[in-house]
Amino acid sequence: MDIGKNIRIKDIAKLAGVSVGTVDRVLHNRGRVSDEALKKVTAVMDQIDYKPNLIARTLGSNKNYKIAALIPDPTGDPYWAQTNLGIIQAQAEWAQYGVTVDTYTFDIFDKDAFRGLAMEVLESAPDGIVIAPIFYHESLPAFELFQNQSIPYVLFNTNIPEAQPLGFIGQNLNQSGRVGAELINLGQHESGTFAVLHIDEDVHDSIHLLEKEKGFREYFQEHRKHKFEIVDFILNPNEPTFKNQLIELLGDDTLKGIFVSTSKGTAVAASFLEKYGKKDIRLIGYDLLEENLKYLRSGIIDFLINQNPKRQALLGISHLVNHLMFKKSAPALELFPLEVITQQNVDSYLGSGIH
Amino acid sequence: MDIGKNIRIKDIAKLAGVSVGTVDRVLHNRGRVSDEALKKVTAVMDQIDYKPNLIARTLGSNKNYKIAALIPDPTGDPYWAQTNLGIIQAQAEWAQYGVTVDTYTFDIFDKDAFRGLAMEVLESAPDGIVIAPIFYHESLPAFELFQNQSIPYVLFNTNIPEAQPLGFIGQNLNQSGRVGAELINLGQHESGTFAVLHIDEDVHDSIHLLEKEKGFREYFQEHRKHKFEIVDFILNPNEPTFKNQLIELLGDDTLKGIFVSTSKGTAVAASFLEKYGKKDIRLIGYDLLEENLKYLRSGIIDFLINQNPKRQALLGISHLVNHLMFKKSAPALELFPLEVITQQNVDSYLGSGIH
DNA sequence: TTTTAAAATGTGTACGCACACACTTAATTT
DNA sequence: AAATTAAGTGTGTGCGTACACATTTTAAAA
Repeated sequence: MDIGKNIRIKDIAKLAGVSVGTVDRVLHNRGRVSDEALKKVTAVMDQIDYKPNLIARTLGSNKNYKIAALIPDPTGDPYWAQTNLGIIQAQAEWAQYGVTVDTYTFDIFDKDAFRGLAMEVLESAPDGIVIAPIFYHESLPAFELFQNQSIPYVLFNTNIPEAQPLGFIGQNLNQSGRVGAELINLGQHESGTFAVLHIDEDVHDSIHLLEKEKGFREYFQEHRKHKFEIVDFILNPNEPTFKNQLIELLGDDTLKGIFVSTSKGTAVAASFLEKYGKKDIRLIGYDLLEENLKYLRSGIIDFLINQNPKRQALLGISHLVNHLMFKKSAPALELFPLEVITQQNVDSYLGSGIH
Repeated sequence: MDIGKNIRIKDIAKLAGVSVGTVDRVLHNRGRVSDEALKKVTAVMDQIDYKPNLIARTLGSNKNYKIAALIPDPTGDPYWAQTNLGIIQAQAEWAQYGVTVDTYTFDIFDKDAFRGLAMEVLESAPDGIVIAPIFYHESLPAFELFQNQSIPYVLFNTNIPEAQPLGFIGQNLNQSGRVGAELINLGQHESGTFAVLHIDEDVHDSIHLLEKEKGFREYFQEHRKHKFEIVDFILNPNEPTFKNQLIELLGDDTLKGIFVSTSKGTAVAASFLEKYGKKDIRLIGYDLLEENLKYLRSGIIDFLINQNPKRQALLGISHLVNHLMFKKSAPALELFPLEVITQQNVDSYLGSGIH
């Protein structure tokens, strides 16, 4: 290692016997360079390990980047509100580097409006896009548009591998279901029933949720010590039948545990368990929403798996900025750890700024 | 919010009717400034929200910072080896910003040598120090020396509040013990015995370890559903009696679970459980060491609490750099989340780069 | 009042890179 | 051979800050 001074473009120029301008042209292959000069510069480049000073680079190319964030409307939705917080934090963090983040929100019940919004985003000509593509079919044409304009885009929350994004930030849903199964199974010595509940106002992302159930079931296939029956329900809390369906489920005396695949649904299930005094039924759900924290602390919810929506958004934007500003490539797939939250460790998560 | 250009020192100078030099002197209170000029500048400062461009600042003051890292010898010790990895990563990350990190290691059995090492560090005149102060008494005079030289120092792993460091990075040990208790207690419906094992080649940090036990016991005092007896042992694996003590413990048929307070001890306890076929005894320990992972995957270890030594070191150095280079102040107390690792979520932790 | 020192303030350069522009040299065209 | 165009190359400036140094103003001493 060369102790001391870092190598600068100036140094390369001197070593190669050309001017800094020529080195610059070679490094960024812009403009025209003679074969001779190219050879001389590349020869030097091969021998030394040039690491451009990113600090100086960003200062030199005094560019302002505009990033568009597409997320479901966070109003009245605690999950997407957390996502929104991540965007706001990213905004604050990168503002001084000339990065602006414009948030575009869409109604999760209005697929058609999504299309229009994608167009609107495109018209604003952003340098990069972060998007939570909860509509599978409607997202694909949007990605095509982005690609045609060669605007880099990062996905988070929901992965769509066909989308060929710059990167995806989220979790392994199958494995997430397995963690749920593991936690529900722990210390259960008698046979009984486990319920998987997909409680959602919308059934769009049921594919997304069913992946969790798949992992959940796979775990029990691989670890069948006792006989467990697994039942599953896709429930819409706005349907009139919803309440009765849940009450009927709770009436089953063999019910040992409930795994809820959605964050908002977790609190709903918890409220029923509380109301009907079924505190012994193990409840596992998702995310550190205000409501969920309440039930976790009172012991109704036993475990929460943290999807960290805030950090997903934050990191999505960071990936984009690193790509645009620093030309740094981030991993194409950033899978967050499946954080297990309990009554005793929840405060350590809430207290730590980063997590 | 002022959309568009950020406010520069130049702008402040113009608004205040003085030169940039004067503004600079006011901002960093260096040199002499007339009361009149001071008033004019502060008046402007009060009205606008000046955020210095950190990029330009670091470029302008082209300083090279030298950081010293003091840790126990990582050779043959997987826990401190992880710490060392964090230091190496920090080194790589900050190298291009002119930061060098020199690592000083000490023998955990040789307290006297520690003193000499502290002097050696001081002689190298570093700009900042990160230190894992596992020797309580021997560390205090070292801190005094650092303070006299006004070299900022950051503690990690072990907190010594009296040390008045720039910051501490680690975990809440009491709460950590509580998490252990919670996990060991989960789904235990019969009364029995829980054992707390402090397995360490050295008993220096027993105070440190006993804090975990304190939290562990407190949990059961607050949640006494069943009658549990809690026994505890401070064991040195190098002592000839060690093996028999453990075997005797495992002979107790009422033993429901074991909580090991050290990372290396976790694997040791696991090896005994495996050897004597006591797979049903719940085992909870610390950290993602290679050995521990093996036993976690085979089901001997049920839970690991991740202390994240690598990240502790990494963040310690980052705090220091932010303080020195960017004049950014970090929280005085950065408590990491108490991450619960299971068979099913362990890969999601290992895979993710940050954690 | 002039001289000298001290206090206060302004100016200029460097940091490393990006990029615009001016310049030189070579290749064509008239 | 001169004029035009293109290819290749070098120089210079800006980004926002830090800091050294030059300059002006003010106060104290001669």
